[in-house]
Amino acid sequence: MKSRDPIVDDATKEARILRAAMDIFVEKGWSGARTQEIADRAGINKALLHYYFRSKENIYDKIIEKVFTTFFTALDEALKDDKPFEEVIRQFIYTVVDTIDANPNIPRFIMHELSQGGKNAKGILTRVVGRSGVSLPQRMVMLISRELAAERIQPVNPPQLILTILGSCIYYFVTEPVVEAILSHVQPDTPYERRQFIAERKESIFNVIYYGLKKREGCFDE
Amino acid sequence: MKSRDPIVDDATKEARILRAAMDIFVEKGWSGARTQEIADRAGINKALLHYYFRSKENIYDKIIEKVFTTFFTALDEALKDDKPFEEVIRQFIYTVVDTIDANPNIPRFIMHELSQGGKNAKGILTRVVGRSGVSLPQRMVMLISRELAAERIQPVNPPQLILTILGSCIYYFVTEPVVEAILSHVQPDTPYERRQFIAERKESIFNVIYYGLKKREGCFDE
DNA sequence: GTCTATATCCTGATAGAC
DNA sequence: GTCTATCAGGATATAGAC
Repeated sequence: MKSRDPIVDDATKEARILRAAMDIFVEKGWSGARTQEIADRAGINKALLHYYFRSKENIYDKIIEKVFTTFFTALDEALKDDKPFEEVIRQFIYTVVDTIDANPNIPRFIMHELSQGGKNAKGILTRVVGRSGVSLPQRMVMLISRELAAERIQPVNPPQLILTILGSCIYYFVTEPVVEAILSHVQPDTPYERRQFIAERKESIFNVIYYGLKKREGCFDE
Repeated sequence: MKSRDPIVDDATKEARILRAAMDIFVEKGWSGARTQEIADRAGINKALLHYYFRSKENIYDKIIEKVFTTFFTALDEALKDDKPFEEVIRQFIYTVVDTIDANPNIPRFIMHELSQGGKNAKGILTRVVGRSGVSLPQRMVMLISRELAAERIQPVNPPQLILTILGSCIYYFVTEPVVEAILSHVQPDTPYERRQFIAERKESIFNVIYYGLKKREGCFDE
């Protein structure tokens, strides 16, 4: 698969360019992306690309904001109504996994972007995060703190817990190609079924994080 | 910091080039790295670089193998002697975090590399993994399976557990710059102390994964 | 082995016709 | 608004002197 078919079903050419740029940037990063390829995929030529957006960097910034917003608004939904804590955790895990499953290039893009100092990505991200009044991380910390205060969960530093959950959910997708390779090497008998593995992934993360690994002998509270 | 000082303390120029290339590639990825910068950092010129290695790609492949080997041999050490399972898990978590803390660019490089199809990285990696008789993932799966068979831990699919642990350990370092930014935004009162946060990170991951989040009321087995 | 100088190609951006 | 043609800079790689 050299280069995919051009985009034809978008309303304006501007939108076509943005969508094409999304694909290319997210897949290859800033320095790997070629404006020529973006133009090809958008079904126009480079000149028009410079007519709408002045430079490659301008498009890139728009893409960054778009990607970040997509990701955080999806997570935002998961924490809206007032559910019991166990459900919040479960919902959070499921939403993160499902969102990334639907757009598997997003976390790679974000990681790749942030790692290398990430041009102005850091600024854009913090702006997006802090946008809607009380930010997503802030609300998450508050929810955890409330459970801690009520002594309904084990002592834990909220940011640490959030990082543990996010890492558990996201890591798999970032390294999926090699995970699959190693898996089929370790368990050659059981073929790798992606859909099933991801479904199992969500349950597994929740169980490990909520109930832990250690056997609960003599416990009657579950 | 534009470009760091050249390397002068290596034995051969070939080694100098490789070390410089390691830095640059790991920091900027394949398409972001410039042979000029590698040469500068190695304290030689581009022509010599092509004299030792025929092309940019040849150097890159050598770096990939070096990075993967470094990472996996470090993990290998952690699982050598026969410890109780709780100690294996703890040791594994601590080793992963410490190894990455010492070489923070490695996971970014690996992720970035694997994500974009990763040229021939996938092949190199699987070769490195399957090298030493019984591979690291294989041994880890065996250890977990043994505990499951003895019913000493909760039911869990070993690969899923490994992914959860790895993600918990690695994710933070990949997104560290922005984690710090968000943290200081969420908790402006408590300043971010990196060393302390990483130490706490290891303990927190172990506690959550081994004991879980949910309070163990009426349990006397710990 | 090591360098300077140069070839060759590629990329982002622009000029200008329509 | 959209295109073709082209520029100017930068990248990898090579030639050839020492």
